Amino acid sequence: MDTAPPAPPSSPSPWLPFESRRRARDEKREAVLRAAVQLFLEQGYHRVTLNEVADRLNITKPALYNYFRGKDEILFECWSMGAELVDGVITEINAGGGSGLAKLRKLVHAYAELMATDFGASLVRFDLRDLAERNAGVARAAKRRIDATFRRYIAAGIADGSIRPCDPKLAAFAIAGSLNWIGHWYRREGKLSPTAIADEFTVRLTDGLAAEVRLQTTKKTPRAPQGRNSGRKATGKKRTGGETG
Amino acid sequence: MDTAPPAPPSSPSPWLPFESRRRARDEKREAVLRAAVQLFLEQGYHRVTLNEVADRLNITKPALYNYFRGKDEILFECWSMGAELVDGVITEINAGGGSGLAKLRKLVHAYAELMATDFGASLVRFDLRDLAERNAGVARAAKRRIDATFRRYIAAGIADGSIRPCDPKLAAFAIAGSLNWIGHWYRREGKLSPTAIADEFTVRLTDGLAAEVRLQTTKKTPRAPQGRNSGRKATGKKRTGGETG
Amino acid sequence: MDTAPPAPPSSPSPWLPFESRRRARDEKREAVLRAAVQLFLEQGYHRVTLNEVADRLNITKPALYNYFRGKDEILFECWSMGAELVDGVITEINAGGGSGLAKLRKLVHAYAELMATDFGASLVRFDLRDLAERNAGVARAAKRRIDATFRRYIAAGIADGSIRPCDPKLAAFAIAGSLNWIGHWYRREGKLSPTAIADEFTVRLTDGLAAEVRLQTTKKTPRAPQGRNSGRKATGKKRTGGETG
Amino acid sequence: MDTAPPAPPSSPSPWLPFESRRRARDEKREAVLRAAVQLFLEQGYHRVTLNEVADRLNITKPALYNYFRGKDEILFECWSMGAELVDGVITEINAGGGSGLAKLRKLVHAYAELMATDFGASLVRFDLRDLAERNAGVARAAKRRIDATFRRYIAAGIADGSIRPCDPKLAAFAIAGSLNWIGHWYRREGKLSPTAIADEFTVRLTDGLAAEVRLQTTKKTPRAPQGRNSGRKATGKKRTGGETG
DNA sequence: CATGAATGAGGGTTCATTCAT
DNA sequence: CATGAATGAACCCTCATTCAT
Repeated sequence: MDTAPPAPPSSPSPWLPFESRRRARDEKREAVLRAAVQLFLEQGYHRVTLNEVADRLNITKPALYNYFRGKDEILFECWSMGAELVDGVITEINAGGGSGLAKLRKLVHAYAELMATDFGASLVRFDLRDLAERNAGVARAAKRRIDATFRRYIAAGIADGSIRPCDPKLAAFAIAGSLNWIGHWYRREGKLSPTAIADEFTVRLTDGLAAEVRLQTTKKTPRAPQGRNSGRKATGKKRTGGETG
Repeated sequence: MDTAPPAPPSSPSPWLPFESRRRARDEKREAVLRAAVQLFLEQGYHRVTLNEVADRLNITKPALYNYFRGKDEILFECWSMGAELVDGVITEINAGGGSGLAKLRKLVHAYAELMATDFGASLVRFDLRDLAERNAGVARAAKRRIDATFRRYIAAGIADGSIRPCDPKLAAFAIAGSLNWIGHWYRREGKLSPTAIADEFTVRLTDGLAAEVRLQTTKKTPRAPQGRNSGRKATGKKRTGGETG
Repeated sequence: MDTAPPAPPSSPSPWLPFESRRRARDEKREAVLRAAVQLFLEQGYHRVTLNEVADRLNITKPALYNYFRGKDEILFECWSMGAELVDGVITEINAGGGSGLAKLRKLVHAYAELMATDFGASLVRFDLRDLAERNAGVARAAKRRIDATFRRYIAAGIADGSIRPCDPKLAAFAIAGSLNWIGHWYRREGKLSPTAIADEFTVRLTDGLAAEVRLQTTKKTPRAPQGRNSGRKATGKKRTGGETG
Repeated sequence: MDTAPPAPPSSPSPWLPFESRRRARDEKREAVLRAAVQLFLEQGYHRVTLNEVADRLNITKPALYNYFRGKDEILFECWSMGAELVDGVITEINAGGGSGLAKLRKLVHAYAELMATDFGASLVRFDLRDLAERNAGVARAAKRRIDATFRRYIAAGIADGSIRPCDPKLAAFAIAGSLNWIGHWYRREGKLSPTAIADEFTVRLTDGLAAEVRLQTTKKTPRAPQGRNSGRKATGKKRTGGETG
């Protein structure tokens, strides 16, 4: 990832300026993306002007063109940041072991947490039709990969007996729908922490699929079938910021 | 679709011209909405120009202003059509009887089917920030009502024992998320019929909540007590047109 | 040309509004072109803003888009007006008779006069690279046709003996060069009338090619070989507004 | 192309570094001009960005400002290079002897050849309105000088009897027009060599003016007195790359 | 009522130029 | 000197909306 070898601290290598320039550049690029993704989520892509993005960074509009080719490329890069996060998660899960169900649960948990971040929410709240055709294609491909991963874990779970037989496609749709929706209703100011949401959704979305044991009944209350999902705090009436639809 | 039945020619009531005028007007209004909602869904609100809407109706742009105050009002009326459909469903369910779980299942089924219609999808694919503040308020209130209904049915089910104890809010989020997402991935040209989707989602989304019996019949539970949809199975590889995210 | 048959004066035909609308539209279109071509010639295409064009017509910039698709289309239409003038001239000459030399002289004369008009000068002073590729192709083709006509007349003259043998291509280049240059140096405020220029250039550019008689010695001074091109006024030192280069 | 010959290593004159510095600087300046004039001719001044100029030289945009005050000054210097070439030609001709006609022929020949060079074409293909007013004035004056030279030679020819009486101004326009147009249609890749063009144009443009003998040798005048270019004939169908207009 | 025409507001983009390093 | 970054000024174009006919 980082190309430059660590400069010997004692030598004022002429490379350093380059490196630092490049780092500064990358940092600024990311700062633009952070500002942009926030505004895009807050107001919606079409209502955000590049002037607003620039203003928030205390620069001027054309300065943005030093880092991006245009507004839609900024949108794409925001989206990509989210996609990379998901890809990282998937790579890690694939590297680990476990049953299909176990992998699915890991994915659900991590994905739910991601949906509570700006770049994660980008994945589901940005309209791909706003992208240049070329980038839209890349994005569609990435979406397909993620979707395929959900289905693959489910299919693997069915194969290894950890998941009860079902249609992997529709099951993936149902699970991913719930998860994606988090990106629409989650508010940072709400009372539910991303982790709490992720914990709860992991149980709720995968329990119906599990072949044997239900997570919902935790070990602590092994025979309290109606025992309100003990341990996992009921959040009651606390505002989380959104509605279902 | 069905045009007004020809007025009985024997009653030259002076009211009729009025009536027929108004009806003609309403029909045109609806025609505008049908054209608009399609375009809005196809291309996204901001990419659709009023000229396109007018062209599809073989009228001219300013003519639209005879029926609507502006573009955002058209968007709102499209949205409202969807909201009315949901309200109708809810009213009907409320009028009927049944346990909390039964009501929830009815709602899920009907809502899923609605998500496969243009006006239904409007509910979840249009951005409320595109509305005038006044209309946005109305829409937000409607969304809250729908969300509250989901929660109420769940809470009622918990109270009457048909649903296992859980957090109604998060459960509603999970269910509504899956349902809303249908509005994003469903394609009319796909292989899955709206009813099939609704059936499957009714099972999948409520089964985990059911206190006693599971609708989902698998080989492990050969005796599906209520028999409904029993045996429903994987739909295989048929394209439905979308991905999870 | 005019499509509408003359309306019977006694009948207020419902067609008239249409016709008059269309006429008004065409008139405005042409007014735009006249204003634009002047500005383009005065200041150069890239220095002229659509606001200036609009201002000169007492309308606003976007109003121009009712008549043209964009700035470059206005440029193209100006150019086309000139091309049509030339085409008309050529058509007329072709319809008439005469030797190759006679036709060439007619063309030179008419072309020279055209170069003194705004639309005529457009032909040689606008940069085809400013056009959309599609229009540029059309323009290039038209240029080729005009060039071919020059060469054809010369070749015909050689064939019929009215023009002395020479390379039609280079001869055409030489003649057309002189003529085109008029479009660069001619100033309306100058002392030379377009007709005077055309007369003079007709003699000067074709006399060297003529096989037999030299026009330069007019009938009035049949044997005054060195007689200063009598009859055709020497313009002396009068300012014409430009230089050679 | 040819870089400065290495300074004789034996003379460590303190001036040399200076000299070589200055020479290096001048060479770079010229390199910029060569790159710029090509781009300006290829694409047109307004479509060329300084970045493109810099890229072609493998330097960066601001570096150009070490050599020129701005884009329009680069344009002016390109133009000036061409003007200096013409001035050189004129100076040389003036230094030599000969009749007015002889001088005119020399000028036509040299000017035609110049039109086939980049800097020569600059003279007629760049728009003086793109220059700063100060430079535009200089350029206009230079153009006037060149024009005046054409007229002076013609007038001298009339006076010394080598040229038949005519209006020097219009004759100059006609000749210069043909010559200038070369700068518009000449293509290096074409079949006609600059010298061939110059030869042909020298004959064609001055023959009509000559008092006595015609350079142009046709079958009718088998005895070409001065023999120069005699027999030169039609170049056939070879592409030269341009049209007349 | 419907239309053609016109408008005002605004956004994205480009680019020559400058400045600190 | 050369560079990367930043800027200011413009310009084209789009489109919802209005108005006279």
